[in-house]
Order: sequence, then structure tokens, then C-alpha cells
Amino acid sequence: MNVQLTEKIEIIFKSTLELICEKGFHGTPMSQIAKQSDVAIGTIYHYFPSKDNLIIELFCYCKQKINNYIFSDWDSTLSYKSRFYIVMRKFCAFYLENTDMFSFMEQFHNSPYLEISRNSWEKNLNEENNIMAFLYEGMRIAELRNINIYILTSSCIGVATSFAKKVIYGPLEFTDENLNEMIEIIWNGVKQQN
Amino acid sequence: MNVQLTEKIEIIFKSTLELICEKGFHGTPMSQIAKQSDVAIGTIYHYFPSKDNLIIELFCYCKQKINNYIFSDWDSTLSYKSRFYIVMRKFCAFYLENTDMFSFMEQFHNSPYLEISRNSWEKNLNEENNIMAFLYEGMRIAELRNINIYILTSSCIGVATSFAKKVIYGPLEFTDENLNEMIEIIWNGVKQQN
Amino acid sequence: MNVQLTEKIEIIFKSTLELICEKGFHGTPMSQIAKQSDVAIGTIYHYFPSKDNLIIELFCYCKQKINNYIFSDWDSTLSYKSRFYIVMRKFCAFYLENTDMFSFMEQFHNSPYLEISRNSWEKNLNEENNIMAFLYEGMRIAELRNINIYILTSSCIGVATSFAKKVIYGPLEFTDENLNEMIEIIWNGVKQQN
Amino acid sequence: MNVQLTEKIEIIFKSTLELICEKGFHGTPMSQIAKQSDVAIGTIYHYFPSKDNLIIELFCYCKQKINNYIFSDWDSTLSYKSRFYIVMRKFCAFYLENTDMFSFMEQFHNSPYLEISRNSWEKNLNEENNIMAFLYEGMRIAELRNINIYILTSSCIGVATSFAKKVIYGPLEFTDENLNEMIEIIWNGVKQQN
DNA sequence: AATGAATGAGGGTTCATTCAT
DNA sequence: CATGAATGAACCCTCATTCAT
Repeated sequence: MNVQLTEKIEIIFKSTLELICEKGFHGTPMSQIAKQSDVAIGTIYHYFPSKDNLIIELFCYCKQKINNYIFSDWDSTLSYKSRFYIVMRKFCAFYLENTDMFSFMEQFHNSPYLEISRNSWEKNLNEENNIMAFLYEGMRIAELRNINIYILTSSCIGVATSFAKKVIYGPLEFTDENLNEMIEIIWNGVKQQN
Repeated sequence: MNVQLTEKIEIIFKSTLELICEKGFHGTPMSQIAKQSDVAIGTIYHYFPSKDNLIIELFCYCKQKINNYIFSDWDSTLSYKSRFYIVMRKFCAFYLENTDMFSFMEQFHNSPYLEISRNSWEKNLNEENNIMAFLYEGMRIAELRNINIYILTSSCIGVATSFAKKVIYGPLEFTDENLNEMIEIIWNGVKQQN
Repeated sequence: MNVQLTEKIEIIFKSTLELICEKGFHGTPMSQIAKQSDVAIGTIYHYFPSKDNLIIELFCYCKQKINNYIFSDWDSTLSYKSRFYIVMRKFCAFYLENTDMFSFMEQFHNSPYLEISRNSWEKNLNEENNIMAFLYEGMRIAELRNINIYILTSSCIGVATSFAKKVIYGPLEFTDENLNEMIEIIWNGVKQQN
Repeated sequence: MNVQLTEKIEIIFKSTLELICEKGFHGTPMSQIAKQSDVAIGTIYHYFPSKDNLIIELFCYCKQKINNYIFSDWDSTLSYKSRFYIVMRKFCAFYLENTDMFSFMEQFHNSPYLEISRNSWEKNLNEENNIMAFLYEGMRIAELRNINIYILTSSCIGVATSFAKKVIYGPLEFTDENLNEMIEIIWNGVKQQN
């Protein structure tokens, strides 16, 4: 992120998330963000040079949020499998407690913004990178099968994301049982087969 | 689909896919679709009552296409596992040979269009439902673990989709080895554990 | 009128009247006139070179219709006053039985069409001219005050038109009593004062 | 009216009147109103949510204007007949000095706008209501014949309107003599007959 | 005579952005 | 810092008209 996180900016972020979740990127004009945030349009432009920039900064903000959430209270004494379950569970939990962010992130990931803004966030740490590091570790200590890291990351995140989407939009309940089932599937798939 | 598939409409679909893939929904004005299709704007509106409708019809068209692709040449004498691999492989192959459609479908699935248009396509057969039927069969004949169908479908499709995305945008090569690796992960996750 | 009055043309006129009455000139596209008339757009253009022309011809058609209606069954043996009442009564009756035409004529009279098309209809006989002749006669035989003919015509038609409008859109009932009251007002105003 | 009457809005109103008078509602695009007003299109939309709304507000504005004009300098010590002549004379004078408004009002009264917008203006005082009150008074003090109020109002306004139209478009001169003649006609029609 | 698919200029409207206050 | 009136390019869409059949 390139903006200081003042209270006003957090309000703008929050309003933007709500509106984009409900109406999509292009159903969310700056004028409405201003109104919902209870600031003038000019004020938003004081902090963000453009709408695109606001959205990209918001993306970075969300990445940071989930990243912090997943890897807070990290207990490296736990078994790898336990930590794997925790990571996956927290990934889902975060987005299911912050469906606005989930909706936003999914829209962002599937929009031209992603490529336009790659430079802005790629170097930063992000949840995927940290998860990547965690998965590398799993391979190194032979808890995970030794395969292409991108297959590994995309599999874990892909399943978790699909799961979250089914819960949010679809007919899947967010129960411990369902969550564990899902994680088990992917764990069984990626763990070192004996 | 509610439109007859004439040659003109296929051209409009093709142009729309190309443009949306490159520029996104909202970077693709009707005027450009018309130009790329070499028809007048009015002609598009002769077939589709609105841009939204064009996009929704295109979605249905794509669903039908991939569906036909996956389940053509279906050989029910093969083992379930073999057929599972084929379904997954074809799913990926289709989208990697039709990256325009992939990009479009992903954008669509993560946009307000999905809910707006649910009625238009839900009753139709679609690839997910057929895959769903195939997964149901797997559970019935005890080749797959007996779990919530939505966890099952979203896992399979989620992983395959992530895989395709990594190939298209990212650093993953579309080799048989990588493809098999990916399918193996999910197969190991969902197959009946003995 | 410059078109032969075939059955098809009468249907087109009828549809046009209905639509314009309900939606106004510009809420009535040629495509809808075609649909309502159950003919192809091209067919309308076969008979009328343009929409403007259709509307102007329709205007002439309506003028002729009311003209014929008012001056049919003309009994020149009646007293002038009786005939005055008859003319006024028939004027109102026609439009109240043909509110589509009334709405159309009023819109037409207050639109740029009127001037554009003046040449097309001015030379033709029309109800106003006949009424004008009738009022001239009234002055000549000293039944009416001897005043500017345009004040006379516009007064008679102005009152009758306002009356009809109040009946159609407003809170006035079309009873013999009200009708006579209205005619009496204008008759008292224009008759030769003794 | 629902808009504050700033200088800018008055310019927009004035430009709109001029254009609509010359070209009609539908020959007057927003782009031309903007150009004639020397503001950007967006500025008009800043004050009026739509073209329809602009036209309806303009209607209310005109009603207020003529109302104020007719009933300013009201001298209740004058005889009823004198005041009747003044009201009628002012009604005509206003529209003949403001032919743009006359043309606009007539178009409006004969368009679907009238019904669409009835709610917007019906509760407000308006010239017709005040004229109505004045005519009620005339009946109460036995200066006017005791008849249906709607016949009364529509007669007075109908004649005056026809008169103004003949002056503006037709071959009638706006002289005191013609004006008085017209008013006399209607006065003779509505006054208490002795 | 009759059809209706095709055209594209032109309309109403939106909304990211600017800038004077 | 904050405001929000003003801007105008660009969008979606309409509809009178044409013309090949």
C-alpha cells in the first residue's frame, strides 16, 4: 500500500467494498463511494489519484488483511498437518467473515486490473507468497509430495476459494464438518503418499 | 440459449469473446463489438435486446460448447478413474484451447451477471451439472468418497480452474506431466480411500 | 389526402391513432405501428414515403372524417341558431366518440408538424373552413355579431375543444345539459346582441 | 418547482423554451440545450435528473410566471367585470409577450407529459386555480351565470388560448379592438343574463 | 405488393476527473 | 485539507429508413 491508513481511508475502503460487492466495479461510481463514505468526491481524489488506483490500493489492503489474519498466532511447534489445516481453515474463515472482501478479490482477480496492477503488489509479501513458503516447507520436510509449486498453491487456494464461493452464493453450509471434508480432500491429494 | 445460432451471431459471439478477454466487460463497448464483427450496432440489437442479454447469451453458448466438448466421444466402458481423468483433462484442454472463453467465463462467474441471469441458464443442462451427475455416479459405485456433492464439484472444478489460470496467466506449462499431477492431486483427494 | 383509402391503409391509420393517443408522436415508432397493424415495416413505406408523411396524411384523413360527420344530413331549412347548436354539438360528439382522433389532432395542432405541413392541407376543404363559411353566413344574415372572422372561428372551436378536453381528461361529464350550457355560452357571446 | 431558481437554471430554462418553441420537444436534444445555454451537458444533469424532469420543471416555472403576472397589482376595488377583462387581457398579453412559453405550454398540455407529471404540479397554486377562484367568486356575487365551474374555466381559457394562437400563428392582429372583441364574446356568454 | 434484416446517425445519460473556493 | 459544481468524452440504445428477396 502506498497510502497511510487513516480512519478516513478505512471508511472509503469499507464503503467501496460494500458497493463493489453489491454492484460490481462498474456499478460503483466514485460519486456513490463518496456519498456512502460521507466525504466529498474531491476528498477521495485527495488520497487516490484515480479510481483505478483506489481499487488497486484496496486490493493491496485486502491482501494484507488476510495475510495478517492467517499467519497471526502462528505456532510453529504444531505438526505440519495441523498447521496445514489451520491455514486452510483460516483462509476460508476470513473470507466467510468478510464476504465483501471475498467478492471484491474474486472480481479483481478476474479482471484486467490484475495485470495492470501486477507491478504494484507483486513484490509485496502476500498471502499467496506466504502460503507458498509454507508449502515449500512442507515439501522440504517431506510432508507434501514433491511437485511443481504452482500446481500446489493453485490447488490449495483453488479448492478453498471454490468452497467459500459455494458457501457464500450457493447451497453449502459453513460447518466444521464441511470445512474439514474439504481440507481433507486437498490434504489427501497433496500429502506425501506412503 | 434463446437465439438461433446463425453465422452472424457466431461472429458476434466470437468478437465479443475476443474483446472481453482483452479489455474486460466494461472495456468492451457495443460499438467495438460491432466494428470487430463487421456489422452495424443496430444489427446486434436486432438479435440481442441489450448488452447484458448479449453477455448472458454468450455465457449460455460457452457452457453448451464446453459441455459438448467434454462429454462427446464418451466411452462408458472405461474405468471410472479413467473417465475421471478424461473429464478433468478435457475440462482443462477446452479452456486452454479457448482461452477467450476461459477469461470470459471467469469474469462472468465473478460478476453481478451471474445472479442476474441465474434463471436464464440454471434449468439448461450445463457442464457443471453433467460433471455433477458424473460425480454422483462415482459416489454411487463407491469409486468416490461419499461426501457433500457441492464440496465434490467445487473441489474438482476449483482445482482445474486454478490450474488453467496458472497456465494462462502464470508460470505453469501445459504439459501432460503437470496436467496429470494436478488431476492426481484431486483424484487422491476424492477417491474412495481404502 | 394523397393516398387511396384501401383497407390496409385504414388499418395503419387506426393503429397509428391508437398508439399516438397512448404514447405520443415520439413514443410511437414505425416498428410498433407495423406490428399493431400486422404488416411489415416495408409495407408502410410502400404507401407513405416517410413517417412525417404518414402523420400528415393521417391529419388530413381526420379532418375529412370530422368534416363529413358535421356537415352530413345538413338541413338548411332549420333556423340558424338550431344549426349553430348542431354544428357545435356534432363537433364535440365526433371527438368524444373518437378520442384517439381528438388526442392526435390536438398533438398535431401544437407541434412543428402543423407549419411543416400547412401546404398539404390548407387548400383542401376542412371543417374549419366549412365552419368558417357557416359563420360568415351567420354574420351576413345578421344572426351573428359582425366581427373579425378569426375571432369568431377561434372562439367557437376554442370553447368546444376545451370542453371536449375537460370531458376526456378531466372531471366534466358529457351530458346534454353540460353540452348545451357550453354552446349557450358561446352562442350568447357571438349572437347578434339586440 | 423543486429546483432553486439560480441564474444558471434560468438560462437553461430560457434556452429550452426557445428551442422547444422552434423545434418541438423532440427536435430539441439535450446537447443543443447545453450549447445554447453555454454549459456542459453534465451541468444540466447536475440540476435535473432527466430531460423529462427538466421539461416538467419548466412547466411549473411557466405556470408560476404567468400566475404571478396575472394576479400582480390586483385591485379588488374594481368592478367584477373590469377585473374579468383585466384577467383575460393579462392572460393574452403574457403569452403574446412570451410566445416561447405559449408554444411550450400548448405542446405540454397536449402531450403525455401532462398526465405523467400531474402529481408534480397539481397541488401547487397555478394560474388556472386562481382563475378558477376568481370565477367562483363571480358566480357567488351573481356576476356570472351559475354553471359548472369546469365549463366556465375551460370556456374562458379556451377562447383566450385560441385567440392567442390565431395571433401568433395566424392572421389575427393583436389590437385592443380585437382583444376586447374576444373578451366581450366570452363575457357576454358567461355573465349573469338579465 | 409485401417482407423484415440491416443500417448507423443521433439521442439521452453516466461518471471519472478537475479546480475554484 | 475538504468541498462539490462543472465538465464532456464516451457509453448504451432507438428508430426512421433502405433494399435484397
